[in-house]
Amino acid sequence: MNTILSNLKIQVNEKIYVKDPETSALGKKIIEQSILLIDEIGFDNFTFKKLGEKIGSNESSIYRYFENKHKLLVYLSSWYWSWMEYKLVFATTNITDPKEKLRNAITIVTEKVIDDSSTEHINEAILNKIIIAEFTKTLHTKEVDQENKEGFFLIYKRVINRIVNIVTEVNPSYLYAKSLVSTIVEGSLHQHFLTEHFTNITDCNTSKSTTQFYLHLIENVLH
Amino acid sequence: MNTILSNLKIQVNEKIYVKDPETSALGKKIIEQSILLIDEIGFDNFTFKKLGEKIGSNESSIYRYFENKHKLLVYLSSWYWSWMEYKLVFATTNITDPKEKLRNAITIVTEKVIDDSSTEHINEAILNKIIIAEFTKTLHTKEVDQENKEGFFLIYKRVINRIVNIVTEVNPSYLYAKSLVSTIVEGSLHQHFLTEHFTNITDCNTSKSTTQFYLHLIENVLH
DNA sequence: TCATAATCGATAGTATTACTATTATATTTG
DNA sequence: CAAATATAATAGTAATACTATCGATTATGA
Repeated sequence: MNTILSNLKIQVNEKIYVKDPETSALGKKIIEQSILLIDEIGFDNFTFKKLGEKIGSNESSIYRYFENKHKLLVYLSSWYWSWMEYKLVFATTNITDPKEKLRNAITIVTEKVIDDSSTEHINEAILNKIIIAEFTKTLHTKEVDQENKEGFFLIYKRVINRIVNIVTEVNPSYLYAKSLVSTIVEGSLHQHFLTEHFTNITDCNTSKSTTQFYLHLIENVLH
Repeated sequence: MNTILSNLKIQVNEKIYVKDPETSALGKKIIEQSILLIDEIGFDNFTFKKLGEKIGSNESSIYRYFENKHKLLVYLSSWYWSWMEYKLVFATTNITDPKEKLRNAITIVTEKVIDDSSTEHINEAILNKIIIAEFTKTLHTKEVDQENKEGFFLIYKRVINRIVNIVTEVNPSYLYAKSLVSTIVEGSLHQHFLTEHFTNITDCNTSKSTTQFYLHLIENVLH
């Protein structure tokens, strides 16, 4: 997996950035260090000025790559879901049994990311932590409809609909395939969050357990 | 229900506010109009200055009630979940059949709020819209553990655990009662959000349908 | 009823944020 | 080597998120 992914460039909608960060050393540094800084101080406290200080560069230089910090978070999220899509495709191709395919898909998407060295400048485990903590903020804005129209969330929606197709294979008569999958994808992030901060309202205490919960759930819902 | 609720004061943790907004006309105006303004322009664009202008009062006066806009949102959320708890208790007391009790509980908590005139200065339908759009922001901060310790989210957790108890009544051997309920409560807000902005990844198109999805889900998960 | 406490509105001020614009320098590329 | 491009540094603006002070009004209770 690693070797294959290292040859693949994760595709992100061009409208999200001003200049593609993958095309320069500074751009990659922005991505690499923004992930670390957002994890460290949280997205709300994160500013381009602080990031500039961290990477020994200037605030204004970062603005040449991203309009604002919201767009940077959208970029990181897109990258994450694009990466997730690759993992999903790998885990499900050439598997004939729909049930096994679905189990693999659910596992990929609900598991906590431990580590992955597929990309030089991106720490996927920490990016996963950011997605757990901050992803909803990319959606919950007043501009969501406009940004959705511009395709900012295309990959996220594609990931969900890929799994929806597998659900439909397993049980074509099930009426709520989309809601089920969107609930699982979003819900598993939430369960990871609860495991970290609200242990009193979750049964999941390791990453495996979140996956087990959803595997058990989907098994029962689809018979 | 209305008549009974109008005599009950919704209890909110004292640490959330500087001065209890229920104790003065200005305080109630702050609550009433902040709900309308947050719905109108979104929480991110909401400021105390704008609220002051809207209610013909001064920024500094609002700071005498709430330390900052985050605390105000936590207050509105607490109020919402407290109100939800009352509705929950009403819908489940004196019902002997655990399954029926559970169906009622799930319905209460997943239904879109149409309208409720139980409180003079709070429009519950609009507050429900705010919860759908902004509630996750109260949790996803760097201060969440501290605020959780101080009891800011107690009512929310209590609502979930009330439903957990009913789930356990229905099926004592089910291993993931807490995760199931927290997934449903959080997930139904998310489904309402998707219904509004991402119709492509949800099957729910009316409030009733979100409830039906979860009623169907819980039926199957618990046998 | 008078004193005093609490409340509120108005004003001013500070630090930070979220940018934009300009320019000089360094680097790349053709 | 020239031209284009990228970057760093600096300056500046408007808005945000507050804090502090002060006088005017209103409420309370002795």
